[in-house]
Amino acid sequence: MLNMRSTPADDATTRSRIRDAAIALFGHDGFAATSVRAIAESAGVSAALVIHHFGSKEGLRRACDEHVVAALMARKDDLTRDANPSAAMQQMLADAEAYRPTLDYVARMILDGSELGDELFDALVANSLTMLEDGVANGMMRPSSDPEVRAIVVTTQSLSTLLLERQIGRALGASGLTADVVRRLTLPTLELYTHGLYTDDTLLAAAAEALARTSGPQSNKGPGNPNQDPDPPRSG
Amino acid sequence: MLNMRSTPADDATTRSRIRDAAIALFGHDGFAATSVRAIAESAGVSAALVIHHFGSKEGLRRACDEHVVAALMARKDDLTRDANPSAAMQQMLADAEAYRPTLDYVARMILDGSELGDELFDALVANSLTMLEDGVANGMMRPSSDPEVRAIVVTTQSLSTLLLERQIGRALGASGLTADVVRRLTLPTLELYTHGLYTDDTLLAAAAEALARTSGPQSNKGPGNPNQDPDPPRSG
DNA sequence: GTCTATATAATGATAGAC
DNA sequence: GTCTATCATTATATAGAC
Repeated sequence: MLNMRSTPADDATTRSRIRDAAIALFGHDGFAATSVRAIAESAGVSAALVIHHFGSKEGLRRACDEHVVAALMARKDDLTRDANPSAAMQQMLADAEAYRPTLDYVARMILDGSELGDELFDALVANSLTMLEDGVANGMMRPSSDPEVRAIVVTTQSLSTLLLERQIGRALGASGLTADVVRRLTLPTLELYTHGLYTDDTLLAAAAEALARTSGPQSNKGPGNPNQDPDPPRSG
Repeated sequence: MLNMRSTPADDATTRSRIRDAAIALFGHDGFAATSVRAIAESAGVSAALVIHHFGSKEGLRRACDEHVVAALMARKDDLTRDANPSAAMQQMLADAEAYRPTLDYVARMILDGSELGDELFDALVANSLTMLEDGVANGMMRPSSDPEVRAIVVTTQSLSTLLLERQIGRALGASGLTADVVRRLTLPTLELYTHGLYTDDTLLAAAAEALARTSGPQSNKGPGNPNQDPDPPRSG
């Protein structure tokens, strides 16, 4: 209680201004392509001050990693209140205008695969798995032959919108992931997640049989059993 | 005909050895994080020779871009012979062991958004669109309320496996995208593309209605019409 | 805390011998 | 074509004044 300024969420200080400038530049251009000088200039300070506050460029990166993860965790409850990934994704991306620097940095973290980036990905997968299990339990979602792997696939596909925001926006004639772009993505994405892409089970059955032939008898590790189909066509 | 060695697919030369080393290092570590010296060492030549052959580091990057795109186009027919994205993706990723450097480089190209990377992404989307249209025509695939955007979404989701190969492999306890990892991904992915994730149309209908309210009257550009649902539940 | 000045290393690129 | 030696620039990081 002696020093009120020592709270972790300390903002508006020079230190946090440098950190935020670094998050924006690292997220936009990548770690290696961003110089300490560029960060200093963007924050309106000298390069030496950047090093003074964070020890090294690598130390600055760690501080950025931790701050971004903490910011995400603070919003985590908001983001996962809905029981479906598209809505959560949409909510994230609808605010993209404001959260762009953070989201860009998150994308780089997960792609680069730093230790915290790996932990973040695992947390997202675990989060998806819980969400999917809840959905299955309350009848909103279909079961899967391999829930763990499905959680990975759903997480990966959700992240793809974030990772490829530049390309998606450009392909739709916009600059990045604007609100309009998110709106256009909504229906086709939900259609895919509601009715799928294929009209019948031909391909699925063929793949299941092929997999059963090659790896069926010698039983792989893990709970998944590809021999049966716990994901039958809808009864409606 | 005077010089037989001037063919574009000239291989095993020192120049191509440098180029291949650059593709591997750029793809693995990124352009900014890779030094000309590191490339030279990997190719077993001097740094000066790298510059001599390609003019500059940026010139080397252009040569890598062009070579990778050309290599992809040469394989394009093989990759798109099947009328479905999962099989094409699988075929690509099944050979990942051999094509890893190229695929890693492609991922960086698309993410970085160089001119050729943009063109490549557009080509993949156009390719997906044709594939989807064929699938709809022959009854294998369901129609969409917005075919163009669906092609973007499907392309994006297919690329996500490539972009996040490191995380996916790690999450499955493997090192990268091994054949075993691809095998485990197959069924859950096909299940998603066959039956979808949701058991009924509640969310889809709600989203369609919400979109119709906000942007329905003033009719956006493009052929998509979100007011009707051309993707009804299966008749079976 | 913040700066200027500087040390030190690495980078992309050039010159010129062979 | 390929090398060694070197230049000019930029990078991260330090020293020390204020």
